[in-house]
Amino acid sequence: MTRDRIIDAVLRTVRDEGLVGTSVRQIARTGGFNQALIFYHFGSVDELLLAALERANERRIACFRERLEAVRSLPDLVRVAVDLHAEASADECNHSALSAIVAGWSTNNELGPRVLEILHPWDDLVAGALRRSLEGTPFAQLATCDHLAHAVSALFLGVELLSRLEGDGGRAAAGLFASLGDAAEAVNPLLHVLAAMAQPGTSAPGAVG
Amino acid sequence: MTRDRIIDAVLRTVRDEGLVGTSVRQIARTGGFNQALIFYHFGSVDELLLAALERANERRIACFRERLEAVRSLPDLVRVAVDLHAEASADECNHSALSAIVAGWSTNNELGPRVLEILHPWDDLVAGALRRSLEGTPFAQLATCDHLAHAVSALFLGVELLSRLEGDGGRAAAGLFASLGDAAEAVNPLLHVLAAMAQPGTSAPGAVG
DNA sequence: GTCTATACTTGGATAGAC
DNA sequence: GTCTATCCAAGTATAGAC
Repeated sequence: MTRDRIIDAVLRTVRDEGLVGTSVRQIARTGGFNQALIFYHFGSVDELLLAALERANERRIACFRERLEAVRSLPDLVRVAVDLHAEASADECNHSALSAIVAGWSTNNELGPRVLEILHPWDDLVAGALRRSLEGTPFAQLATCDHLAHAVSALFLGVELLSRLEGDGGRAAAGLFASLGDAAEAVNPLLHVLAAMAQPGTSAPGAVG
Repeated sequence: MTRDRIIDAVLRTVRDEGLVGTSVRQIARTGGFNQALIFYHFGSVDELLLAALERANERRIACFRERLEAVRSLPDLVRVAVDLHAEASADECNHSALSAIVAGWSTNNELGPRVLEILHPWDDLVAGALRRSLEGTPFAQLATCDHLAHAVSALFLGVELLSRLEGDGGRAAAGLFASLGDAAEAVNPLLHVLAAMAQPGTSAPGAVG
């Protein structure tokens, strides 16, 4: 099926040229096929980009679902973030292109809602991971967790974009994640103090994930 | 001077149309002047966008320097973030356009380093605010603070971009900041526990910013 | 400094042969 | 499904009159 070839070409093009610089002609050049195929299979560039976004999102979910579902603490979550960033820097495309598309389309036109809808399953995974990390603390309420998960997603997006500017393949972000990991390690035991304060008598020693 | 009119037109165009959608023709249409002026005054689109980015950054520094320099704790910092986001949603352009330019150019071409250089003074302000917020804790080392400041900048960028997708003028981010504020309020006193552990005898009651 | 006119390139999209 | 050829709009950029 050619749809796959085209989508791969889009993702590689976006990663290498940025969203500005991703045109039908350029995509076709990258993939070594004819422009007209894009319109035959997808109808328009916007639809193609949405399809590519969806594909990239599915791939990162396939790749990280298990790891995210295993998260039980903030340090766990940071470790997943490190992996994610490593893949974004090293892999064939996906996450890097995904960030660029989301960012480049961040104009509140008709496409915005569709983009958010596509990203939604991923956000749910992150929210779940966060909820388990904050179990028992005052932040474990659904609304709060969703807000904080949104913040985590935003952080991932921003880190990815800024690290692309640095052009060193994401090495500059390594220090960031290290510090973030330290912070998570330090805050984590304190969260359980909060949990104990919130639900006195519930927290027993040894229950610390 | 016309340079100002042009730069204003760029910022408005980027805010309204996104970076994809910002062309010489569109900018001229927005500002009600002739295309040729852009090349007379700036030479090329890239140079114009860089100039606009620099201008937007100067403006947000002028607007937020005092507030950032007054930050002494994490809750303080979140309050500034709320203000910043409010201005981004409501104002004539600046911060919104700034985010879009940074994000849209996040392809590691020749422009990346220049963009980072332009943003640098702002990052310094954020790093200073964070350093004062973490004074005495194990995170107060220079390197760690810079990393975390980078994370804070990334978070701001991501929030701004995602809230643009929502197209509700940034109201959806309000909940996010509320939760972030709660988290900061809760973590803040605990930080001083850490500070006390790190430097026993140094922390006296009442020294909690 | 500003406008008109224009050159040239690239982008999106379609028709029609194969 | 894929390719060729083509249309038209939009993009960047320049020359030259005013």
